[in-house]
Amino acid sequence: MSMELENVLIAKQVNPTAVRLLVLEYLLKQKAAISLSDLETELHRADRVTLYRTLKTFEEKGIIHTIKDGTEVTKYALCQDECNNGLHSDMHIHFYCTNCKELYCLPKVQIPKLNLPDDFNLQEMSLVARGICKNCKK
Amino acid sequence: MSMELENVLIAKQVNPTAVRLLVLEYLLKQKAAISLSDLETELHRADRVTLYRTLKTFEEKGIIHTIKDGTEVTKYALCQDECNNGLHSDMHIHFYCTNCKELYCLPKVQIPKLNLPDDFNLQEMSLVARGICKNCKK
DNA sequence: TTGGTGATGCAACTCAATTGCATTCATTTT
DNA sequence: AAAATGAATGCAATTGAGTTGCATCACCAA
Repeated sequence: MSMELENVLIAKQVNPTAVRLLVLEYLLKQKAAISLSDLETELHRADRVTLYRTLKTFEEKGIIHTIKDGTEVTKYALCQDECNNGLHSDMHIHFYCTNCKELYCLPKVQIPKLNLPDDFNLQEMSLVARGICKNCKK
Repeated sequence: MSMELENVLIAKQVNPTAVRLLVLEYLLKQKAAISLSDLETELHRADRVTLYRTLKTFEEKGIIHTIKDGTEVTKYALCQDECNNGLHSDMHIHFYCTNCKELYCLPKVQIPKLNLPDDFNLQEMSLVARGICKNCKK
């Protein structure tokens, strides 16, 4: 429960409670995006609804972003630094591995510019690629 | 209930029942993708489950494709000609209008090639753009 | 007519997401 | 220190989409 973690929350104007610190700590450890159920399994001492609301709060404050990857469940992952108060700039792509069922953020792969018809006003994009991830490919 | 419609189903090896013809007819009229609820509202004389299974069948036979647009509900739209028996080639993008909440297929806008790390094996992609559609922009 | 297969309808269930409300906790005010 | 306030948490219950099981119905073939 380092001072570091607390400061991350405080910087985003989120009250650093015990549960929230645990959730943040867990998020930092992940290589892939997580679901509410993942969180519930890990932090079984906290109520599902509390964890749900924690994720909601984190998202509103720009700490995490949500990803609908085409499966039934919503995934969550830490934002890059540029995100603030729900103004997410997660124009990067997400990669869903059909083998291990994990969803990875690939922040280095920008979504290419689209040739949209002039009469469409683009605000944001979400690109989910599906295939086999590097770990499963080995 | 034209012969045309029947032939579309027969060509895709789908038994042209009354409900299926109505569903196909409805799909052909749409400019945007539809949800099961939309269908239910339109064809209230058919059971929800029947409509659900009709959409499933259509998808398996390559008549329509499903789109997860980031909202809670699955959307359905007619395939281009190239789709067959669930082998969909819908690499085009979808545009979700945040104003009218409609989801449009933009078959002419191909998804650009991505610069994925070598160790990821790409199988398919889904790109949903969000913004204001041409009708709402006026 | 009978038998069989596929299509349809009804009921019920699953599961993630969400809301309401009561309780607890922390911090401030008196 | 006690009371008050607001936020955070926990528990119960609800919603809504998607899905499955099973019985019935429609249609075609023998």
